[in-house]
Amino acid sequence: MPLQDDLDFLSRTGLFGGLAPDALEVIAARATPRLVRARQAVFRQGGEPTHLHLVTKGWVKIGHVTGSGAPLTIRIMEPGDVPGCVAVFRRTPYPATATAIVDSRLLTWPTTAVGELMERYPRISANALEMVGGRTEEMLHRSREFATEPVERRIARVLLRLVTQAGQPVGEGMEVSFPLSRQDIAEMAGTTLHTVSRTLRMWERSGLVAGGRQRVVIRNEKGLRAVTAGD
Amino acid sequence: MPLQDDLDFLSRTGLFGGLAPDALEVIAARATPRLVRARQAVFRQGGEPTHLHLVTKGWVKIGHVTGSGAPLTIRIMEPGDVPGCVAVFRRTPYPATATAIVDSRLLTWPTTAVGELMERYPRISANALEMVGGRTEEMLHRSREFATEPVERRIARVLLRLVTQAGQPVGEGMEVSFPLSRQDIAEMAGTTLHTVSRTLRMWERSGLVAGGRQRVVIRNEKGLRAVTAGD
DNA sequence: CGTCGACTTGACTCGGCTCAATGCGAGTGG
DNA sequence: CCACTCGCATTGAGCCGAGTCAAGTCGACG
Repeated sequence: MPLQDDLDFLSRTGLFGGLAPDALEVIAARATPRLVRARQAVFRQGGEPTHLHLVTKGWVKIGHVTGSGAPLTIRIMEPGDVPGCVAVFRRTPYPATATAIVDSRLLTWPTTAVGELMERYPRISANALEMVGGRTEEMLHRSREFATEPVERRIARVLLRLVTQAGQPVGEGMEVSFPLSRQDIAEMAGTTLHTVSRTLRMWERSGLVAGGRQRVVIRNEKGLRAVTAGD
Repeated sequence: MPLQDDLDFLSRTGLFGGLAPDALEVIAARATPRLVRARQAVFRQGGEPTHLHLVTKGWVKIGHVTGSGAPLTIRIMEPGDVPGCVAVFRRTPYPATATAIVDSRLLTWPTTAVGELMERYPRISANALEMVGGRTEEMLHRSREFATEPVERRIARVLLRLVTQAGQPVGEGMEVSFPLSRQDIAEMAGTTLHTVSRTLRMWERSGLVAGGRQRVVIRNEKGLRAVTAGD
């Protein structure tokens, strides 16, 4: 018997939003909870999508590695997000690896069940299309950034995205609420940890950010936005 | 009364594949043909998606311009493709401008009709999800290329994509079958026409490609593939 | 025959990567 | 509680890929 809180949570996700309470109950009844420890994989690039995953607690990093080694972090998934959903809908191998950043909780549905639910509740299909479409536009903007913007601006964008998505107020600014190394930032911005370190130090001196070991605090969001726009 | 040829064409597209003949007739009956001259826009970035467009003949370039000016060509659409479909499904402004490369023919459906058709024939929804999902993965790979690969390799990829999509045999190689300037290639590879020119000349000397004014012939596809793999 | 747009090429510059050394904080085991 | 170790971070030196600037050349078309 699913709890009311769980149903409320589902109804606020992009995938199951707008569904009737009885539909949510059917959906919740078929879900299996799963706990993933920090730094453990939820699924791996190239693997077959046997289950749909919904993050309910924690943070999950989506990372892609190329044949030639260079890793790239595509995005961070937060509660309500559905990592790997495109692969599940299309029944193609996962294009990336999902790793829990901190101990995280997920709900999972077998791929077959997802197909059935989508047929039974067309609203899920519509939501899925909306969601995947959003993902497409996001990736389009990301490509454009990589293709045309200098490193500094890309780093600023990464920080702003992170703080918007996972910022919590602290002292005199907003802190990214999960451990985040220079290397992590580099993989999101498509650069090296050296360049990230140099850039962050520079910004630290000018009061834009503060930091520490696996910590980043944005002290002047407006200033960072100015960097994004091109000084 | 739609012609049988038209219905056959529709049934071979990604969006309307797998639909019953009577469904295709209904769909075809609601379409309006449209002719777009070379270098004219099909739709513009930022515009509201009033119609769904399906290319039936010709080639359509999807290009995105950023606030800071740098243009980026996302892809070339061929007959059967549905430029701007993501925007139409989500009813959000077009994220890019579509321009006919040569005189082209399209079929168009009002956005409202698309919604009705999708409700009436759920297979269209499923196809749309499949299609948009494919677009997402494509953009993901594109980002990765821009983020991690050197220019030379990106140019090679652009040429290989183009010749696979629109190559026709000619003399001793495959030629891209529409006019394609160095500038166009640069916008697809995220670089400048100077670098493209230099690179192509180098490859011309080593027999990989041949070219001319707005023409590119791939003479040694295997050699180009070696470039994409990293020499 | 002049003009214009596409292409080629050289010279120079510089952002950002590589290589290499060092600093620093947090666990861990004795 | 201290010494050791290990992973993260900082910083300098040097280099190179690729962009910018600046002339040209070539071919098409009016």
